[in-house]
Amino acid sequence: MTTVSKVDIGRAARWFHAFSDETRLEIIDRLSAGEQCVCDLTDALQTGQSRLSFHLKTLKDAGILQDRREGRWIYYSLNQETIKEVAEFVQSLRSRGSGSSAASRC
Amino acid sequence: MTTVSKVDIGRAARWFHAFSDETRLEIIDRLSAGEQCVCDLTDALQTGQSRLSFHLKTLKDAGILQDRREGRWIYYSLNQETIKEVAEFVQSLRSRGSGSSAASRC
DNA sequence: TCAATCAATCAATAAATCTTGATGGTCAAA
DNA sequence: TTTGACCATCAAGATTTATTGATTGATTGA
Repeated sequence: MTTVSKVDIGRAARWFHAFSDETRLEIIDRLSAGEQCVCDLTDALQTGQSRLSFHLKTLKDAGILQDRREGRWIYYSLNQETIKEVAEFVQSLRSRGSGSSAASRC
Repeated sequence: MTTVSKVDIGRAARWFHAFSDETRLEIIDRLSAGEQCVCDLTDALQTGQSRLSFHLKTLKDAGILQDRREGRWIYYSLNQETIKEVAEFVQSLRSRGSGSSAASRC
């Protein structure tokens, strides 16, 4: 069985789309040190609030982030379960026949 | 030091953008079993030649694939060096402070 | 050389994504 | 209950990305 067929391909594409933007990678980087509220991230990334909210939603919809409310604030953090799946997906592409392949049919 | 600052953020974004499309994930999946020529992939993916060529270029430009010519055919394969870097990048996001974080400033 | 095959590139269009500013909703302190 | 803080959502426009069909370049065999 191939790597991709084990994981829903559309789901994987959404993971990677979530990772494909520099602003979102910065968010992920910040959150890899622990959860933060939106206002912290707004300060840290020096960006507009609606723009940040857009990227947080993108990450959350892809399952990369989770959030929780605490009073007035909403805290975001990495969803380690998904990060684990992404890591396993990429890892599974390694150390397979990188040499010659099946016979060409052309 | 954070994960992202160790890797050029724009480079990482390009990796993940390359991974963010279903057609490209299918290509990657095929190539994870070994190199193939474009015509094999065209057959396998049931797609137009220029469309496939576009996606192969996207993957190659991101460093995910490499190619070599052999006579009339061009063979593509995964660039294991890059795959390794991607795997390490994602892996480095795991098992870090996913609990409480720095004090909020809001 | 000529013709055919394989594959990249180009141009035009279509579609998806991102940014910005405005608006709305929830919560807590006054 | 009013006000302000925090954040999501919406609408409009700008930018990027993807698709399609046509063209071009390279290579091989006749």
